[in-house]
Amino acid sequence: MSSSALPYRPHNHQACVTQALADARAICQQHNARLTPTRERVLELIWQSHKPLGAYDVLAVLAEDGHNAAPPTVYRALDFLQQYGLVHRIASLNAFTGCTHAGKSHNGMFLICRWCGNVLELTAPAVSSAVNTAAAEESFRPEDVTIEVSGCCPRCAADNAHD
Amino acid sequence: MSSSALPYRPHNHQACVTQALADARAICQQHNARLTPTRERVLELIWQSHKPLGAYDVLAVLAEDGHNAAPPTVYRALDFLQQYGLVHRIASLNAFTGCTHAGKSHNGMFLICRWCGNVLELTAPAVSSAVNTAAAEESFRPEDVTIEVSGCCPRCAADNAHD
DNA sequence: GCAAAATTTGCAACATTATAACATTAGCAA
DNA sequence: TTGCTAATGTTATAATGTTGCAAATTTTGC
Repeated sequence: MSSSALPYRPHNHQACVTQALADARAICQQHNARLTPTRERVLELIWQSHKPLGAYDVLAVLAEDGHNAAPPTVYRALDFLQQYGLVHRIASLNAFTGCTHAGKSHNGMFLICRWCGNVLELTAPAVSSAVNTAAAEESFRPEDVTIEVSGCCPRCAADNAHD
Repeated sequence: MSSSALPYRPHNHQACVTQALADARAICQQHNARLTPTRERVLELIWQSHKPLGAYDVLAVLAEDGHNAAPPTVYRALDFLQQYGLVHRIASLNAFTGCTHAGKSHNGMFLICRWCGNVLELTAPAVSSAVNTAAAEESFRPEDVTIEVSGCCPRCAADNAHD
């Protein structure tokens, strides 16, 4: 499942990855959590991909690395990374993406392009507060909020205009 | 995966099921869609359960019925029911629940109790419009919006208070 | 330092969820 | 009838995720 589509905006993506890894190391240190080589490598792989990566995609790359890993290795690493807010699981895709707001309190909302597969994570306070209000009206206490919007991104809308 | 927890409010649930089936027949007729026995039975099973039902749960009950069904039978029925807005798939649970707003345009939002497993579907216009605004700011055209809130329902909050 | 305890990883098997591909049957219209 | 389309049956397999236990590694208490 490798791909070629560009991310939303052209940029030096390796810099993103490097920064994300540096942030991750800092966050883990703050929490006395161990960002072991496997965990760090999984995080790196997820960040290197512009699209959410499935657990078995990660597994395949680890295999190319020469790392003879089994599914639990990947799922455990992903659980760890999720726990510290370093990656998010996109439920509607069964896939994982790097958290672009790691460290900050993040009420993520994901815009998922049906065409190119790119995902944009937003922090949308207005959405969060509307969700909380709606939940409160039912006396429901939210613990985890999943907001995933599937649709068409601007780039693909432009590309498809002349269909 | 049978269970015993009550729904949010006590009520004659069989009446809900009957009504849902009647609505479904009407909706399908309007669309010249065929609510075949299998499809109707799947819808009924989903409505009878107070909690979202997995495809294989449905399959198991069909087997009890004496219907020698295979997974594609169930998935096809579920696809059909989703297509006409009669059931929703809860991505975070890999399960299906009856749509309580079938027929109307529905921007569903789901409150999923971690403790009892019950799900409440809400129509929350404020949430929808906040989501649409946030998407518009990114020039993103939403096609399908998934909002699933996992947390603690009022009943379970009361039950757990004395832990 | 060093042994005990806790965390992390390796590994094998297995469980669950979902789809592909193709044959067959049922409903319906000319 | 005949021919078309939609729906279902059937088999196999793909894709995703988990359990349980043993081995290795890291941390902790002394």
